[in-house]
Amino acid sequence: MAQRVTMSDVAREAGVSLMTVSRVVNEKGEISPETRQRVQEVIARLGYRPSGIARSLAGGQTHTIGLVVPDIANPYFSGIAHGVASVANAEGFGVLLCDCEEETTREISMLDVLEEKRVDGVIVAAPRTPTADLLPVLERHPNAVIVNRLFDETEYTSASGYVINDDKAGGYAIAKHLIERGHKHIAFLAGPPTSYGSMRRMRGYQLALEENYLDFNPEIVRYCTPTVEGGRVIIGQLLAEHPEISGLFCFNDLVAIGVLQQLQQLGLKVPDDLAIIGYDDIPMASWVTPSLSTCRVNFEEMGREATKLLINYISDCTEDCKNIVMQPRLIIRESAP
Amino acid sequence: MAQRVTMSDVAREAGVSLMTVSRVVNEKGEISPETRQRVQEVIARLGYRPSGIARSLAGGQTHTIGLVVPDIANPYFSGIAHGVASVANAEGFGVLLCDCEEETTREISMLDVLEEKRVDGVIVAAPRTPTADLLPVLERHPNAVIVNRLFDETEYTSASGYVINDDKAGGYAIAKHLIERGHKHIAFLAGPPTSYGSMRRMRGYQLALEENYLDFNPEIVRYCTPTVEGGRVIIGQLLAEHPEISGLFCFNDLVAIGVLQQLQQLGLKVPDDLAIIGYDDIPMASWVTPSLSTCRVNFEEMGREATKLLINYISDCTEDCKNIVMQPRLIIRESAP
DNA sequence: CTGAAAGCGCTTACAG
DNA sequence: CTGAAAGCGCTTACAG
Repeated sequence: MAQRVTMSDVAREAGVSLMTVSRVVNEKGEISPETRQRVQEVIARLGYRPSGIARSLAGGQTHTIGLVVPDIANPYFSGIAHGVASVANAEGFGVLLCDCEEETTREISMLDVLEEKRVDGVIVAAPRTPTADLLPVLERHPNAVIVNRLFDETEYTSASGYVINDDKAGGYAIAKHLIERGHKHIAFLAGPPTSYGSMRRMRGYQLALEENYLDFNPEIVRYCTPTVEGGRVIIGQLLAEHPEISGLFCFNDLVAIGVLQQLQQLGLKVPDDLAIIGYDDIPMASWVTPSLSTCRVNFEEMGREATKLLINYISDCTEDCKNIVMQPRLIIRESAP
Repeated sequence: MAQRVTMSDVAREAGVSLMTVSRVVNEKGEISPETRQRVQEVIARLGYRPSGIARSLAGGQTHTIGLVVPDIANPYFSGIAHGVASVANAEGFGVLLCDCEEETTREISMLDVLEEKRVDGVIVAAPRTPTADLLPVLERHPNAVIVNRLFDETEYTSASGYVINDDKAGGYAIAKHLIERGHKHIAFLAGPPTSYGSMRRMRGYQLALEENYLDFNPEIVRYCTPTVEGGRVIIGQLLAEHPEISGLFCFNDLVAIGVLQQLQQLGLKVPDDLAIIGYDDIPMASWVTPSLSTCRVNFEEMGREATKLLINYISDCTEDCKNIVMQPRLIIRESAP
């Protein structure tokens, strides 16, 4: 690669000052049409591309945002990343991807890296770092949006907001649907005990039970690994111990699919012997047999909303910076009609 | 956020020159232990973080690479991204994510954006832009690695390499396995006609047929949408027209899963009526019933290898810059034992 | 072991 | 409508 063409080269070649070239490049300020055209020709002839680095240093903005995810190979987070990239790109921002590879401690170090890169703001997806450790680091960033984790309102700094899925509403809708179909004993495979989402889904589940005068039985709420395997290994014993269970709410679709597989082995019928509802609505949910009822979470849209909000913060909230609570949607299929 | 602390602030506060602070920060050059300690204390006290932007401008390196993918929400590319981020992070590089959202024309514009950001190199995954348009833009970058697309060797510029999956070997292994199991009429659902991977898989398939004195019958090779739906809609008619088919090679696992579903509807048994092999080994391949034989492609490793190669180029190939051809592995499960 | 100078390639703020 | 000056926050190359 030959030596890069700089703005000075263009200025010299066009017989104008740096300022004039700058005005042409940035399309701002008044310029005589002839001058503009002459400069543009030189830019094209020399193949000049402005240096974003120099621009950032002089201008104080990098037009780049940071995205921190637990694992980009996880479809939830790649969905979010897709939404983030889409909006960021449309608004002229780059996205620095930080993949923590499921190591919580990296959330902090990634935010440090992003600080050195001087990003204009960060989006942090489902962070697991304790609040007391996370907030100080977050505050070093000029702007921040958190996805799918709720702190106390009071803990938020001025330049940070959140986008969150209303998991409580999701849990509520699922339990209510099963209750309306006549189920009295509805079990909950709750996923990992540390999951904030799980805790909120549980609250919705409990609320629906309460409202319908059904007892909450902690015996039929079980934590499990949030995978196909996790659902497969846990369901047999649960049903053996509690044969009265006729409805099942699973932490996510993978768990539900594991349950479906295991029930097939056990010779049990879905939904007749057990009605099952998952969570997320991953593509596979509609491919399995019977197809899976579930609660749709639109990850891509969460990413889009988070990015809109962040860019709004970066632009000093010209459009009013409102946190977003996204409503999940119950999708009824064969496993719990 | 308060005003940022700069190197000058540290220098003044510690009573030393900029150079001395720079030496401490970069841990290079000789420094007296006392000076170093004093500077480090001031850095900690003031909470100084060097500006990557200023560093990049002065140093001529951004320590950032660009990653261009057709769609980050696609598991293949999020797998690659995972591998890329892992190695890049370990080597002290940031990753600028460029998601083309399945629009081929954006490949070029993303590379332009990355050029303005002055990344040290780019990784382009499975680009679909015609060679004649892509190479000139690629050459504007100091370093580049292409994943899963092969140009003529002669077309490569000095500072660019590739990582590719040996799809011909994959197609060959699949067809050979079916032939060894006694199948004489092996159909190929080839995916999109524009796919380079498909073309290479077809060559392997043809080679295996040839070597075993079986005729290649273009009638039983069909292009299809590379999705579950694509497999579902195409298989019925193919079997109706060619009842002699007993073995099937699918472009990817999704297509194979669509075929499995449709055959269940049609009351046909797998593998007895039709032996099926997919491609990629996505997680679902082992979850479906019957479980799917397939050809495993390690996307994450492709990402890792591509990044190692790119960083090697960036370091002027101190370790010998070799292109990588990755061997897929045949995974035998129930659908084609 | 330490520092003064120049420069990376732009933009901002001001002047004309 | 155009430009000269200063500065963004560092590093490189040189000097001592």
